[in-house]
Amino acid sequence: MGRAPCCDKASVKKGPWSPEEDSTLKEYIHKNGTGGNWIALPHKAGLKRCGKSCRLRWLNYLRPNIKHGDFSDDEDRIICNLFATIGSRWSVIAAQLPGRTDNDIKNYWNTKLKKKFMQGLHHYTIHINHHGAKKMQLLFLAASSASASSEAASLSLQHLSSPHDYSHHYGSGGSYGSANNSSTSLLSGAAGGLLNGEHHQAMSASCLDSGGGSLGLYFDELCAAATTSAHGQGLGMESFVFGGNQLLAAGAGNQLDQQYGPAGSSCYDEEKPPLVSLTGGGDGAGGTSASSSFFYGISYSNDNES
DNA sequence: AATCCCGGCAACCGCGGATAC
DNA sequence: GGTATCCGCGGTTGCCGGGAT
Repeated sequence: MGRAPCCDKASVKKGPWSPEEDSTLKEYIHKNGTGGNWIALPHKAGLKRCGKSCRLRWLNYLRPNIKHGDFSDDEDRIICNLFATIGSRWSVIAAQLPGRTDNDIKNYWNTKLKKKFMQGLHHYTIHINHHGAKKMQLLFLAASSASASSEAASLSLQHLSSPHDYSHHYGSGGSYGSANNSSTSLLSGAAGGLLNGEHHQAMSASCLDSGGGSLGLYFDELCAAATTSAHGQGLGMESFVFGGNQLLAAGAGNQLDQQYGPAGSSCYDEEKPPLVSLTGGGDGAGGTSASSSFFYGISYSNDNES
């Protein structure tokens, strides 16, 4: 049979924690640790709380080195980067921000950062016919923090040498429709849909700092996503250039059958020429003090569905 | 001054994977 | 191997305080 019941839900206290409860929990964990069993902890500590509640309180508020208060610009950028790359994986994002909790980041995103992020959001589409069989729609979303939105809006797309029969159609603005209330699904879908091999696939790239910031940090994630996409759709490599920073957006043929390349290999090593590039326009980017962030997604659909 | 509205945040809920029995 | 529970996560709710009316 299974384990003993978690807790008697009728007798546990709910709602905000009192200072007394906080100190009791803190003191107990300080002396005894969590013991690896949150369910038993409140009883041992003399708290009329559910174990889950104790765990939450400890992790989000009481444990040492928790950072509360305003998020820095760097933290903002990291959150945007990761959100664009992996979606609402708050625990993963929190792991990159020492002292911040997933709950904190989630709340911060939902109440403040999302608005900031969406404020400079722009929409670009590209339809790419690949060997006449597939139509690829590229949703390019340029989001910027602070004042960089106008510069992002002026992004242009350039078609570089293409060995394939690709045709491109692109525009801006328009049918973003539900973005205001569905940014989460849109953005996380961009990362997750592709990885799941869904028919409508999407690809996301982490934000790129126009000032030449740390571009490589999350590219492994991106390459994994892109590689899966390429495997499913038989695409070649694509390359995108943002304000002088080149981003390899899809895996090469020899990487199509692996989600992550073997140790030592990376998609940066790809030698094939880029098929498509997106080039930052406007004032030339790099000189701005505001950090521009970009997000794009790619979705695919069969011609007979459109 | 009273009421309403809204934003921020702490806490709860429910789900899925992991694990113990 | 099957079942019950634990654990951690993400989504959602509800309370509270401050600003607007």
